[in-house]
Amino acid sequence: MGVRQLQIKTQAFIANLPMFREMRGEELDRVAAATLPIHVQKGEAIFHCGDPCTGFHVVVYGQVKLGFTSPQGVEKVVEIVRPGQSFGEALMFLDEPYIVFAQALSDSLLLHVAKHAVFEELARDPQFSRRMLSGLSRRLHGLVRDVEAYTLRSGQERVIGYLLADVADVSGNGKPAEVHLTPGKSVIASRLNMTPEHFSRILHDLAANGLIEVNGRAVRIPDLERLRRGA
Amino acid sequence: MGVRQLQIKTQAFIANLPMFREMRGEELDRVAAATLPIHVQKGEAIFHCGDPCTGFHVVVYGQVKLGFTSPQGVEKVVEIVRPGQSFGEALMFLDEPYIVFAQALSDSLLLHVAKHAVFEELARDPQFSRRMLSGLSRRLHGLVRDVEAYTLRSGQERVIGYLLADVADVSGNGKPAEVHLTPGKSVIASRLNMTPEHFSRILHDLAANGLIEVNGRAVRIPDLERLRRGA
DNA sequence: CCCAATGTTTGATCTAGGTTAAATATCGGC
DNA sequence: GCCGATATTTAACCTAGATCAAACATTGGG
Repeated sequence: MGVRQLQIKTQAFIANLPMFREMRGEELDRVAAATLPIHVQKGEAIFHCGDPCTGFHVVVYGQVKLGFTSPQGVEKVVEIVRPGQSFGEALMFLDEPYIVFAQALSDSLLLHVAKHAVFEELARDPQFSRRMLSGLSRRLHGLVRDVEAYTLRSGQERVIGYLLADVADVSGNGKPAEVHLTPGKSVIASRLNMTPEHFSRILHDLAANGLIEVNGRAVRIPDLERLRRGA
Repeated sequence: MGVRQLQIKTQAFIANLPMFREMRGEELDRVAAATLPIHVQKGEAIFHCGDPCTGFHVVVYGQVKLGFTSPQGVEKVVEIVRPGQSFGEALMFLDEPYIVFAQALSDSLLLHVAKHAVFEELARDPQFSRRMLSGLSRRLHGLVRDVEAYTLRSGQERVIGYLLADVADVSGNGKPAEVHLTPGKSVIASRLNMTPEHFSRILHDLAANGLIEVNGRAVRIPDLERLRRGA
């Protein structure tokens, strides 16, 4: 595929992101000109803790995890990033290196948008600033919720929360719903701040209580409302 | 003190906040016109979880805690806000109610800046947007650090981290330093996600190891470097 | 189709930190 | 300076979840 085609696809993709939606052709051109596609294989690092930040990333397809590594080598997943989501925006506005690492959970295509392009549009378009502020605020809000979960909820409650959040859009709040534990159970366990063993036991208990049915990585929820109450 | 004087003091104060520094007279006037002083007594609520957000707050003097209340009534302090610091900015950009409460830890004076004034300046001044984005980014960065501490550090490490963060500016990295546990030990314990009992024991242990000397709410650190390593 | 690598479960055991209870300190009023 | 209210400490005990160890599954190559 030639540069021209690639450019067009890039543009089509970013034009659908909340951040860039409502942009006119010329603005989109400028942003697209500053974005580069990045192919990563499963397990490959996108950046390491300590690297400098030159822009932000968007996931086109695949999955990426963000996390810390403790001095003792223990790893803690902070976020699992899915297609259409972006990460690393906040660091563009701070002159500091990454404090987390980013690694592909499966073969993925990312876009890297250089920060100079973002800064340029920010200076030009107050509407864009507003969307950027909304985006960061949403992120902040989510992190505060995470802190609440980490500090105030039990392991079982965090698992139920994860399942409900991941199913929300799939089912129209009707009766049965499905969740696929697609990043792998150990990654989800880390994201929920527990060991894989503990996560496994909680799923087992929930299944024993009839709140869910587990089949490998597929989880079926017969009654969303009951699971919600079951917390 | 008349309205005129009050206005002038308000303006002088907000003009020194990172967010509003570099603003010209006319802009400052508009912002100052939209801000109201709020006096709160120790223990008084500034807002509750679930309240709608009409702007953000700045602490002029005193201290404020932000926190959650769990369904079972347990309280968890997320942040202790000190003079010159602000809180609640992010929610202005989201159409959602507060998910934390804010309560005065001591008699305090706050300023409330109405969000319409912020929005107006954002639309006018790209530089202001940039500072706002920086502010939110810094907040986000801090929260990510908190998540790291909560999930990867032991109680003792979190206490050491708190002491070092609170002393940082006071001492020029010279030899002895002082930290005052001014919000009360229970509040700090909650902020560090542990019980007051556990906090007390950790302080006791650190003192037993000669890393700190405790005298009521005054903590003396004979050797910053040693405390840092002692983690 | 088989195998080694990787991921998940299960069971036994351990521990950081929470809970409970009671003994002190500390402090703002009066 | 005394007193009840609030904050902190201490000690004994307990529990959610971690760790360790081993048995099973799954899966992507070959």
